[in-house]
Amino acid sequence: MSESKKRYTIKDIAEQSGVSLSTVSLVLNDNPRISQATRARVLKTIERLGYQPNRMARALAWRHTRTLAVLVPQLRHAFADVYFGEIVSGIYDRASRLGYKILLEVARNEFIESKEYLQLYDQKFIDGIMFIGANSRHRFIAELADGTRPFMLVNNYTKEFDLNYVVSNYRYGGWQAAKHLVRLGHQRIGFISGGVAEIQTSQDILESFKEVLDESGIAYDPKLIVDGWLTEEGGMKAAEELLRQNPDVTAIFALNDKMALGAMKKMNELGLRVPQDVAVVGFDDIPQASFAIPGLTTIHQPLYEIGKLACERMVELIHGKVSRVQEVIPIYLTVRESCGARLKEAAAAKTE
Amino acid sequence: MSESKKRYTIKDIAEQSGVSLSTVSLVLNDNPRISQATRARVLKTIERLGYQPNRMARALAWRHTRTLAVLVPQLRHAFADVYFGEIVSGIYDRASRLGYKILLEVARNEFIESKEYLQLYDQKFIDGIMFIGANSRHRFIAELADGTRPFMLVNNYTKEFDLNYVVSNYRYGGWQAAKHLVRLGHQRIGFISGGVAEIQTSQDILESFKEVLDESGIAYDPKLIVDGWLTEEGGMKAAEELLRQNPDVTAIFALNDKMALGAMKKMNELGLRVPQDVAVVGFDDIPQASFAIPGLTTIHQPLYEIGKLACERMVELIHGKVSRVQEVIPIYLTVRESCGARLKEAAAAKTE
DNA sequence: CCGCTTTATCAAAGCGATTTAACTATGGGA
DNA sequence: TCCCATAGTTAAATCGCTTTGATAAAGCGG
Repeated sequence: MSESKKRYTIKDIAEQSGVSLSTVSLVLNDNPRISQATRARVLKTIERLGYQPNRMARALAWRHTRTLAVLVPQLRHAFADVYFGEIVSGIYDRASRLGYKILLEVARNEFIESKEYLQLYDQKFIDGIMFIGANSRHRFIAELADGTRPFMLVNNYTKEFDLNYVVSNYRYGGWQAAKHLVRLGHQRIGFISGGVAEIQTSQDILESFKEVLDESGIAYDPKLIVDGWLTEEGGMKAAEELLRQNPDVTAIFALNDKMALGAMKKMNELGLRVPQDVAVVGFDDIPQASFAIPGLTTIHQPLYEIGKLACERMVELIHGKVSRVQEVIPIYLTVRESCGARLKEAAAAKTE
Repeated sequence: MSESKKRYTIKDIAEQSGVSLSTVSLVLNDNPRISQATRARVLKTIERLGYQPNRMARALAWRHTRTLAVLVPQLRHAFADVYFGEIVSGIYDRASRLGYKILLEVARNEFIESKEYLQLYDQKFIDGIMFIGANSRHRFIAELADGTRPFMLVNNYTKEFDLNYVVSNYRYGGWQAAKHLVRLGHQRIGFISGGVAEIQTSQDILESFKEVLDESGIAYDPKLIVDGWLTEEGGMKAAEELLRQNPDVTAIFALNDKMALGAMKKMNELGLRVPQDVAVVGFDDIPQASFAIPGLTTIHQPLYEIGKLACERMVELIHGKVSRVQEVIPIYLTVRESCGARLKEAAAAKTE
């Protein structure tokens, strides 16, 4: 065990440099009132002793911490989810570039009941919270709507409260996905929904689906909407029910990739071929989407980028450079094999 | 915008309760020297005013922060990986139970070069670091081996330095997987490796594989070992090469599930059936393993539990309750369909 | 009623920084 | 030569809480 080297304080630096304590502090904070000469001298002893300012002391004096909390809902194991993972990666990268640290938090009951979401601010532990995956059951966010405490919804929004957010254009995404199926000639399209009751963005996708039906003159049939609980297993069950009750279905639009993948698995079991018998389109473009057999046609969400952007805005919010952020990011369809569009193209090419 | 309520300090509480500042602090810290009566009185005004002690001020006085850093290597998008996700979930849950906060860090070049891993301690920003996914190229961990700063490897270890760790028994896991294939009668077993040069636990699996061959009297054939880079795509390529060069291979042991799944995908493409033509066994038991078709037989790693345990030990380390932690967790085979063991059982049952 | 414990409370000195008002040279203009 | 503005540095107050040694009050046996 090495001798535990003494930790230096600003006082040591002051003494060793032959200046006052405050001078050192001013150097540390790049204050222009310090001459280049003393500045250099102080910097040198800082370097020599390997001095590191105590972050807690600074935070205390500054009254902010340069730390952001990233809040995720309590799913089975929240952090294990690629969706969150991508966004968090984006947030992290931008945050560290800006000199911010990331604190992890999960919106468990305990977190909500003990009002941790306020405590974190009030204990001066963080400068802001970024909430990924909020839904309408998270009533507590109402308490963060007054703008007193920097708060933001990431890839999500709500019509109920006036909150800050950065979100994909789910409506446009949903519209593209549905339109893609309709263009390929599908008329009986099953829709695997999930979280529609509590997630605004889920609602948006469903609505855009209906919109496409409407503008295409296809009758909306509630029997074709089945809930898949946003999970793979749910997607399997939903597909089974959908196909059993409506054998005439030729395409399925799942509100997220997990369910789409589940549906594909079920069809495989049932001996149905994708896309020949049933076309499938998903939403999110998670890594497995491209890896599936056949590759899943889906709406690509630039989650990493969204995380970065949201973080950038959050810091601006904290610094008071902006007072509101409500940004909508465009997203686009990624065509793979699960809808047969490529097959058609190939066929078309052949007949030419 | 609501009126920004004044933040109370310990001084306000003292005045409002008619006691001294120190008394309030003693109450806050459950010091038995305070009588029940005053204690109750102080607690009441704390409650009434909704007072929250400033965490930075406490950290400054305490000289520790009750914050743990979780460090992950720089993969493409580190947090998007289920492997890390599960472990982080475990760490988070245990940490918050123990009153600790989790800070996220990525071992990027910048992080290493600027010696952030030391700064975090020296700036008194965290009490300890838990490193998930270290490998032998992370030379900097040598600087954390002196025990001066609480540090721990999670589900990983190294023979080079004397570090703290909590790790699965990879050798035993690998042994079981290989043994399973041999018991099912396989003699020509392909091994898809990955990270063997830099990851100790990868080496362990490979070695245990060789050990099984050895004790089973099967000749070790280097041609049957192919690198799959630990990724799905790599697994596909490895499987292709393996099967092309060695058509007599009847089973594949992949060092992780991602590669096993990739191999299965490739075999599907090649028209080979799993398990009838080639049996496959993986390692890790990621969610997709059970979801694959056929279900992947694999070694189950209780990642969430490992995270919890590691966190628990880390806190003990910080409190000086232990001075070294080097724990090895047993792990077991989970039999699904990819090796055909169930088929055999069923067949055996029929002939009875 | 007197010393002696025991118990409860408080004053004061930190923890390690920031920040502002005040002070000291220095140099230029009148 | 005197005055004043300017630049550079510092003293002192602050941030909000912990902790220890001192003090006061209360309890107790004789």
